[in-house]
Amino acid sequence: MTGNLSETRVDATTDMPEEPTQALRFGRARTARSSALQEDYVELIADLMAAHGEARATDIAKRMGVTHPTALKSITRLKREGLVTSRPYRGIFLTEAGQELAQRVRARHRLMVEFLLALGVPAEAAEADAEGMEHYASEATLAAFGRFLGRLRRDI
Amino acid sequence: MTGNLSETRVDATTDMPEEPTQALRFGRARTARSSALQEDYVELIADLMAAHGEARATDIAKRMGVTHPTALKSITRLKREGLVTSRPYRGIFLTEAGQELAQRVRARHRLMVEFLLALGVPAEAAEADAEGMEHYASEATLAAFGRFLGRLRRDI
DNA sequence: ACTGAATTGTACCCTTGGCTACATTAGTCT
DNA sequence: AGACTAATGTAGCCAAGGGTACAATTCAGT
Repeated sequence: MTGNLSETRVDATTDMPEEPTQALRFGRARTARSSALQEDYVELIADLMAAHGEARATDIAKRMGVTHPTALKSITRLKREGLVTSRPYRGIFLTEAGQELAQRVRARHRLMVEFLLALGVPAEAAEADAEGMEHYASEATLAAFGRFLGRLRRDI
Repeated sequence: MTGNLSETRVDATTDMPEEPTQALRFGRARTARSSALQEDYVELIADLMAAHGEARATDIAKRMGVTHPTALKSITRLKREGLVTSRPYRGIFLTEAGQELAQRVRARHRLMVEFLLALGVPAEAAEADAEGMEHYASEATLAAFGRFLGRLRRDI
């Protein structure tokens, strides 16, 4: 109709073209999305290990709300990524890398939940939302959440 | 090793089994993840319409940071879901439902960004994080964000 | 030691969302 | 009008993450 305007359009406030930066943002979101599931698995495995001393495939599947073959496939991927080890018909174990990841993910999760609770979000919603949002919060955002909680505690 | 403890384990604070509720949370997160992309497309199409008067497949692809066949496939899915219409070699248009969704998504996005900025998150991080997190924030959380912004404005 | 149930593993299918390669149509310019 | 370019569409490939159905192994209880 009007021809290609996209090459010449600029952002009103910055005088910079908007496409590349937005494409980068979406790209990062895609990357985060693809690691989100792995982070959830690793966190869950760490939880099960802490609670039961072991992480079994069926329990993982139950907790994830997924059939066991699906869980097994995801675990296979975790093995390939070096986050987890397992021998046939034996439990699942986190590698060094897996434990480090689990620790970071759990800290992030706790911070996220605490932050939402502090804002007045009901507990169940806070847990549910954190489960999704935590994977997309950058260090900058997590730091801001931390500062907020710090201020709250200081000002009582 | 120690037999099946999963059926009997309970949450320390509530005395309720933890599996079902956690499975539900993960299920909801999965659902949100699957609609996230559609929401991004619809929002982007609305933006392009507002800026250029039309939404073309190539521009959508560029902005999403994706090749055009990928964008076309997603658009096909949007058509199937009744959010969008298009005729061969013509532009993409939002249906009623698509416009409504776009409006909700944009409002949510703006709220999210504004909230993060108010917390002191740098602009680029706020935009990037909002792109991911917005899809997982429940009404309760969005309401809490709104209250926070309201308090800020009132207390100057 | 055996049997039956539970757990784990495997095979195969589906959809989504990426990609490349190629075909077709529309738009523009001489 | 014709030719070139850009945009759109189509075909086919891949990996991830969901599922069912069935096979194999382990575990528990007699």
